[in-house]
Parts: sequence; C-alpha cells; structure tokens
Amino acid sequence: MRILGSVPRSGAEARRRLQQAALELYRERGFDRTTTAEIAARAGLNERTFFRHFPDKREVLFDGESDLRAALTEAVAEAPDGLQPLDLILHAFRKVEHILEGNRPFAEPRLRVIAETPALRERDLAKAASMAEAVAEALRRRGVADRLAGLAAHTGWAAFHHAAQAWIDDSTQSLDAYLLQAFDDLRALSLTTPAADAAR
Amino acid sequence: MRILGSVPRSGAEARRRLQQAALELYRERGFDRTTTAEIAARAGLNERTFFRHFPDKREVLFDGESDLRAALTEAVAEAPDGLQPLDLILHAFRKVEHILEGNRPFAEPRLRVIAETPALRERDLAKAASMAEAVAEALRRRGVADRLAGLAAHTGWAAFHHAAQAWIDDSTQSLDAYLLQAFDDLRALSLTTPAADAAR
DNA sequence: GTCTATACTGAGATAGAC
DNA sequence: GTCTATCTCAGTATAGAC
Repeated sequence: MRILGSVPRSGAEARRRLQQAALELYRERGFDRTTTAEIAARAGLNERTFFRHFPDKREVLFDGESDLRAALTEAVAEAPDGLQPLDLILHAFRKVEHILEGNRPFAEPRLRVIAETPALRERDLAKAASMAEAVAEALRRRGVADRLAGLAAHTGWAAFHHAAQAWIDDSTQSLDAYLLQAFDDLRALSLTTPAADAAR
Repeated sequence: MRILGSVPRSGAEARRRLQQAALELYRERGFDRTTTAEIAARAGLNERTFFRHFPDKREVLFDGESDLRAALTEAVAEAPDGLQPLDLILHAFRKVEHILEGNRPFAEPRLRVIAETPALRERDLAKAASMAEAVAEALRRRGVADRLAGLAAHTGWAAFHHAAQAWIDDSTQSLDAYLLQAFDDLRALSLTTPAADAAR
C-alpha cells in the first residue's frame, strides 16, 4: 500500500518525475543555473538516480525520440504508392504530428526552453539529424535512390522544424496547417521567379 | 631577445598552436580521452590559457566559422541578378569552396574527427544551423521571400554538407564537382518519378 | 551508493610588449 | 608607467568508475 508522500519506486514513474522537474527548473532558472542535484531533489530522488535514468543533463528532455522515430519510419513504410519522396515524407509527418499536437502542455515549454538554450539546441539538432537519417533509410527501403534519400530526408526535416517553430511562435493555426504550408513553400523553391528585381 | 624554447606571447600564435595540438590529440586518442591539460601541454601553454582562447573543448576546432560566414554572406550579396534562391546559394558555395579545398591538410582530418565524435558532430550541426540562418538573412536582403529564405538556406546547407562528406569519403573528384552534383540532386527531388514500383 | 577524474570558472599574480 | 597574455590557485558540477 502506498503511503502518502512516499516516492513511488516504479522506474517509469521516476523518469516522468525527473523529466517534469527538469523542464520546470530549466524554465525557472535556465539550464545552466540548474544542477542535477536540484532536479533530483524536486523529483524526490537521489542525484545518482538521475544519471541512472538519463546519461546526461540534456538527454532528460529528449526521451520520446525513439517512439517518434518508430512512428515515422513506420508511416513512411506504410504510405500509399505513387508518391514523390517529399510527398512521402509529408505523409509521414502528418501521420505522426498528433503526437506533438496531443501533448502540447509538455511539448510547448519544451520547445521553448530548447530554442533559448544553446546546449539544448545542439542536442536537438543532433537528434533531428539522426532522425532524418532514419527517415532516409526508410525512404531507401521504399525504392528512393540512395543519394536522393538523404537529401530528401534532411530537406523534409527542415520544413518540419520550420512548421513546428511557427506552431509554437504564432500558434494561430494547427500544426498540420503549418506543415502543409512549409511543404508548399519547399516545392515553390524550385519554381520561384528570379530574385533579381526585388533586390533593388 | 627571444630565448630558445620560450613561448611567444602573441595571442594569434598561441591560438594556432592550441588548435593544431587539439586536432592531433583528438585524432591520436580520440576526443573523449584527450584532456584540456594535455592539449595545453603539447602547445607549450597552461591549461587555463586554453580556456582564455576557447570557451570549451569543442570550440577549438570551430574557429574559421566567422570567416566562412562573412565570405558566404558577401558572396550571396554579390551574386548576379536573376538567380533562383537555390542557385543563389549554389553560387555562394562555389565562390567560397576554395577556402576548404585550399586548406585540405587541416580540413580533412578535422572533418574526419568531427564525423566520428558525437560531441563534435553536435557542435558542427549547431554551427551549420547558425550559418544557414546567416545565409537566410542574406537571401532576404536580396529580396527572397521571408519564409522561403530560411527553408532555402537550410536545404542548401544539407546539400553542401552532403557534398563535403562525399569529398572526404570518396575523394575522387573536386569539392566543386560534388557540390554541383548535390544541387542537381536537390532539383531532381521535386521532379522525381513516383517511388511506387521500385518498392516491390 | 561512494569515490574520483576532469571540464570549466573566478580572482589575483606575473611577465613581456609598448 | 599601461596593457594584455599568461599563469597560479582554489574551487564547483558533471559524469563515469567502482
């Protein structure tokens, strides 16, 4: 029986508490002025426990990565036939976008603190690159040419990031709407009228 | 009068020695197994001096950034009229590519150690993102639409990175040749035939 | 859960260029 | 003398080894 105030020993529960505590503290004092000991204390745990769950102070905000990766590669694999590479990617993003949209109370402050903290932004970019590689691999399995797959995945990710940022900053439309817009812009890139005259 | 073995007090000279020592040690033992004290020792300097020149252990390999940034934005500004955004970027990359090509003895081991060290790869991605932002700003000044500029810059950077990697890994052609190929691939992305049949 | 190496910081002392 | 690069000393916090 669980006594009031006691700390649950379930690993998953501890993880969640650590993530929540870290996000709160990073927002309150900033990432640099938050110690791992403080995070652990707020979660009612020992500092050492923090490092048993997360390899470092940044990783605590990048936990859902493998879920998102799995969802994305699966969405690419199951997309309908007959799509161009970029449309394949758009299809996949639209299919998993609900993961972010449905978890906005956590996703929004998370993206905010990442955007304003260089150390976290670095980690975010690394995760994005690794995720883009996974998408590229999924594209290759669908028959997209080797060199094109990597470029398409990274390009698609730039569009996704662009959309997610607008979703946080503007927040007048749904993430899905921003996604569609970003991929429209992407296609427009190769068709744009020369920039010549506008420059004067 | 300069006594044999004394360390020159010029700041620029010390910087160069620290960079050279760091690159050598990172390649010999790996980034993680190299201490800042060892780098300083090989450069004939004190550990504390290392941190006066570079804010952290990674940054020592990312010094030419501001030069490259200046060269790139200038190249975008001075590109001929009538180019599409992506062609503007390609023009700029081709104009500064000689900075890498001409410094291969340093650039090549540097890119190698970055590619194989996660911590350095993170920093590299962050620099790339920040550089892409600078290019985006330069594009806007040339009249490229606001939202398109960011996408074009990040997309162009993906192509550039792709080219630079091939230049290091394959090294059968010039960097310029890989650049042209990458941007061709990029344009092909929007025109590719559906991936449908190849998947079976 | 304990212990330790090391990245990094701050303040003040010293040494050389001018 | 000033100015700046470097060094010495004394720490703290992260992360890894045990």
